[in-house]
Amino acid sequence: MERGDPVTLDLLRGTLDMLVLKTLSRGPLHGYGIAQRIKQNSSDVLQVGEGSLYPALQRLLLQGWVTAEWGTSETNRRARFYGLTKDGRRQLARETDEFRRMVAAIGQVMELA
Amino acid sequence: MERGDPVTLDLLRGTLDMLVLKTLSRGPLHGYGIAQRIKQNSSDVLQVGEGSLYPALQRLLLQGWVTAEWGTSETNRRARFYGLTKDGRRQLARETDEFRRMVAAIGQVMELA
DNA sequence: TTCGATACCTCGATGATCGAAATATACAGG
DNA sequence: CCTGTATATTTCGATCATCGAGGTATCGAA
Repeated sequence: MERGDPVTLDLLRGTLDMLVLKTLSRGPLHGYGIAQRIKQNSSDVLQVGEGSLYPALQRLLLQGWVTAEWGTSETNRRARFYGLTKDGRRQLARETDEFRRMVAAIGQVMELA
Repeated sequence: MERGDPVTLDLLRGTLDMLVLKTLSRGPLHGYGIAQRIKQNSSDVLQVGEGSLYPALQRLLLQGWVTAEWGTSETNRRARFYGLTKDGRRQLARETDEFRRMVAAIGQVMELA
C-alpha cells in the first residue's frame, strides 16, 4: 500500500459504529450519504465499504441507537434516512470517551507526543 | 464496564503487533514481560491477554520481524526471548505511520481537537 | 438507449482477538 | 514439607466486525 492511499477500518475495528453515530449527530442521513460524509470529513483517507456500513446500520437499529425512515434523496431516489436517538447520543458519548482513552493509552506506549 | 477499567484491544484490532514491536524496540523481552510492559506503559489501561499475545508473536516470527531464543528469565525460569530484526524495525515505522494517519483521520471526523 | 452515479442489500471468507484450560517451575511462608 | 502465588508458555474453539464481490433498481444526462 502506498502512503496516501485510502484505507479501511480493519486496523481499528470497532470504530465504525462510532463514526456513523457521529456523522448522524449532525442530522439524519441515508446510508450512501453517511459513507460519503465520512470519506469527505476524513480528507478521503477513510473508505467505508457498503459491506461494512449496512451491517453496522442494522446493528445500530437493533440497539435502538438510530431510527430508520424511507424517503427521497436529494437526487430524487428512494433512500432510507437514519436518525440518532437519545440513546444513540449517549452511546456516541460513551464510545468517544472510550476511544480517546484507548488512543491515549496506545499513544503512551508508542511514545507519540 | 466502568470508566477506568482495563480494556482489551478489541476496539482497535490490528494494533497489537505494533505495540509488541514497539515494546521490543527497547531490547529483547519474553512474552510475559511484553504483556507486563504494555500494561505498565499504558498506566494499566491496556490488557493484553495471552490468547492474543502468543499468536501475535507467532505472526511476527513468521514475518521475520522478530527472532526468538530460549533462555532464563530474571526469576530463573525458562522463557523465550524475542528480539526485533531490522525488518521488524522498518515494519514498526510503517505501522506507526499508518496508525497516526488513521487516528488523525478519525479524529477529524470525530472533531477531536 | 446506454452509461455513470446514486442507493440498497446480502453472502461467504477472513482473521484478529478473546477467554479458558492445561502444563510447569521457582520461591516464600507456615 | 507442603501449599499457594507469581511466573511463563501453549493451544483451543468461539466470536464477530470487516471485507470484497455480486445482485437489484432508479434517475438523469449524453
